[in-house]
Amino acid sequence: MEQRNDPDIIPTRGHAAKRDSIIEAAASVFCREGFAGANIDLIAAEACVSRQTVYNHHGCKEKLFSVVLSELTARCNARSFSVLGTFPDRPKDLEADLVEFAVRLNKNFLYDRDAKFLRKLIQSEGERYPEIFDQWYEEGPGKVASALAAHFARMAFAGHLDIDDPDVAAQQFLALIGADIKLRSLFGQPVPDEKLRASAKAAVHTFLRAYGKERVPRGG
Amino acid sequence: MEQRNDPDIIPTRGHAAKRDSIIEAAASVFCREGFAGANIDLIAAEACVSRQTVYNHHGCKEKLFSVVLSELTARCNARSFSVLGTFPDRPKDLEADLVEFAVRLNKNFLYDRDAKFLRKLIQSEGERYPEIFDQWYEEGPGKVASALAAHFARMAFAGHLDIDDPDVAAQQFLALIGADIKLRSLFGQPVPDEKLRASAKAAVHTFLRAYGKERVPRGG
Amino acid sequence: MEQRNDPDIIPTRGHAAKRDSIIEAAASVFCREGFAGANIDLIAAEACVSRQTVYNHHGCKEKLFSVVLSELTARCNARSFSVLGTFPDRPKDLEADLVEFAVRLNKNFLYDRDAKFLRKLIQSEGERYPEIFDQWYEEGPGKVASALAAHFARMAFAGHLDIDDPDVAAQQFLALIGADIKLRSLFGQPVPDEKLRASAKAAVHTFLRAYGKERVPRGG
Amino acid sequence: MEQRNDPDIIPTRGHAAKRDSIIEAAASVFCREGFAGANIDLIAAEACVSRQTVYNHHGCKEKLFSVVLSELTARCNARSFSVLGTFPDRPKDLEADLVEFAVRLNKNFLYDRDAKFLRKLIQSEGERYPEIFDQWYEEGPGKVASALAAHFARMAFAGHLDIDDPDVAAQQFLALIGADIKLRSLFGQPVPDEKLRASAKAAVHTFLRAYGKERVPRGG
DNA sequence: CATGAATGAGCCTTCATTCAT
DNA sequence: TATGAATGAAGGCTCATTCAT
Repeated sequence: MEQRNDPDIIPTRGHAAKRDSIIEAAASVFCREGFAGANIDLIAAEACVSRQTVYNHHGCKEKLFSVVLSELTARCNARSFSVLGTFPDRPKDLEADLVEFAVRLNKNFLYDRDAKFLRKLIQSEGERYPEIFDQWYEEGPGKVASALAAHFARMAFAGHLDIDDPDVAAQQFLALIGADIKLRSLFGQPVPDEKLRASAKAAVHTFLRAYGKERVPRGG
Repeated sequence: MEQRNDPDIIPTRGHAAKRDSIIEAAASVFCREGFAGANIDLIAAEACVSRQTVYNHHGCKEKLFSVVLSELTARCNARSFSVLGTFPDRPKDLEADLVEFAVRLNKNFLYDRDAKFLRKLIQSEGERYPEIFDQWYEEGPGKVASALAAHFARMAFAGHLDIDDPDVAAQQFLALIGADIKLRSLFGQPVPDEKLRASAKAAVHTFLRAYGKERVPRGG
Repeated sequence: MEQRNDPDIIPTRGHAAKRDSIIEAAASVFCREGFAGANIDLIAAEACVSRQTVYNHHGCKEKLFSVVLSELTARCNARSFSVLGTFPDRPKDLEADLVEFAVRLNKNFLYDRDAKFLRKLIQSEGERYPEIFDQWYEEGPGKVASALAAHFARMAFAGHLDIDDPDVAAQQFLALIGADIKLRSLFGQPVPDEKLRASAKAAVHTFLRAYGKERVPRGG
Repeated sequence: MEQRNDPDIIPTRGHAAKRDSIIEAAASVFCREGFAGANIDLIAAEACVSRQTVYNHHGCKEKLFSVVLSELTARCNARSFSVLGTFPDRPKDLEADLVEFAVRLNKNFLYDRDAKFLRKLIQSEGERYPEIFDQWYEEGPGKVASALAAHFARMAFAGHLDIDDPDVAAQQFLALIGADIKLRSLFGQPVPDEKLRASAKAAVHTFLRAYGKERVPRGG
């Protein structure tokens, strides 16, 4: 009805757009309502397409759900690794640079809507889809941790840090920068920027008191 | 346990027992399936009572759900605080005592079925019941953190630790001992005892490197 | 439990009392909610007895319903006929006496709670219980009409009225005194006393204009 | 009325047709079973549509019920007033013309299935929906009575009748022509044509004996 | 692809009725 | 008799899914 002359291209473009808007809408609805509570009609309405179109694209509710998971996972991992790429391997001011890095990680964690959706979905439906959880963990948090460990190992080797077990250090770094903010973010309370930065500062400070070459003085 | 001679009490006991078994079953089912996915008939069956009895006791699904939340919250808080009471205020061997304390906290976190249910419920339905989330946070994790901060403050005052901000220290302590294990426990993978202890050791070690009066030597 | 010494009498008295209060309550509930909408538990509660007692007394909902109908029918008919007995067979002032009689009939019609219940029940469930309707009509309105016709016939014979067909006259008399008030009473709006008397006056006046020996002057 | 050539309208027609058949079926079922006893599935079946379609059109049982009431009210009032329009304002033979008019009114009253449904619904559920009753009364019986009073007033003014209070006369006219037949029609017994005409004759005769300019001789 | 409808299943809730205590 | 529970059957409503237009 809308396209009259190039059925090969225009519909494809509309097709992809609809596909995306369906996934977007589905992510939002699944996230808000859970798998059982989600309603295909609502997803269709939120995606501004007809119910039929949802079915044409994704076949059934379960398939739609896994597509949503895959899509979100892919996007989130991409973003996480792009943040990881900014690790200060050759720091000018170690503490300051680590704080900035921590802030970037936290922002990515807190502000990425997809990531939030994904965590909620994994948490609420994880037991129903164990494979998905495994995949998510291994390709997401798992890889992030070990990539971070690699960075720390290199810094230890370069003499910037005093680290025994880089894997443990990486885990603890991630834990410290998330202390106090992850929990409340899980629920949806917005974490203000200053709090986020303060948290990062405190975390890096403690981290460096524990792993720095020499003791950072109190009060950072 | 099974009195047979006081008919005036038996019905009450049966009543209370049913009430409890319903709540238990409901917790389990809500937790597995989420609110929308939970099925009253299934809850009844799992509680070994009739559907009617569920309704007689709790009126409707929503009420049942909130009773479950309250009940679990109460139980979990009680347990958390009983663990908190074992904080080593006058440590013989500071590191060893803190490790034991951390192990107790982690065990309570990981092994308490109620706590697990509660976390899942809060996560999956938190947005639908904001008040419940607030109550849970304030009376649970919130209080735990500040009670722990009080203990740390006292230790700092007594000269055992070098702490600036006890609240931050408490948050970080909790974050460190949970690093690496909370995530996978959320999904349900059992965390073996040794891993749990190792995790606690690493956490306390790092904590003391950062907050101890003098630097703990590497390799603890 | 309550009676200890005369199980033969006290319980019987209680028995009959309960029976009555059940019927009363059932009438009220059936009337308010209709047969399908009525709830045995509600009836029991309104009768201040246990559900079991209702069943002990009446067996099942349908039986209870017919008992209620019979009981109400009996009571109402008794009252109707006692009013009919006051027909002014030997009137001093024909018009005034007929007005008083009409007022008595209307009061009985409007103020008798049982009669009201009964009409509503018959109307709402009449099709489900045709026999009951027939019985009610024949023993109630039917008999009233023909008894009234007999009175009118006697008056015509005695020269007080000019009547062709006493049955028709009786029907019309009843119709006239009910004009304007029956409809609104069906719904429950209270009809004030003055209106009721005014209605009776107008009805009798018209009736006598039509059936009196000589024409009553306008404006009565 | 029945277009066959505009496919853009056909769905609408199907839609409206379904809507109507649902209302028809619902009227019938509500009337037979009362609100509580009515079963949406039965309504759907009787309307030859699916249960879903009922819900799509009307949302819920209560809404459906009130749509039915409105619809029936509208139709019945229309018919009543079209009958009222046939009042013999300039009668050739007053008695005969009034009898014909009374017959038309009675037929409308007795034979209009919608009117019957409506009366039963109002009676059985009136207390649950007082507004609906009021609306029905004011727009239906109330208006009919006062419109009829207007006609009588005009006839009195024109010297055809000897009437004091046209409102009372109208009420009484309606009561007289309904004497004897309304009650049994409420239950569903068919009133044969001859009885209906006889009733009208007797009513008009009595009415004219009471309100005619000069006394009609006995025996009509 | 959108729309409206149909189908069938499922769930929440209520209820009549029966049992055991 | 009162109480609490159990059973089984509905009935209202929603939903995933499929068809026809």
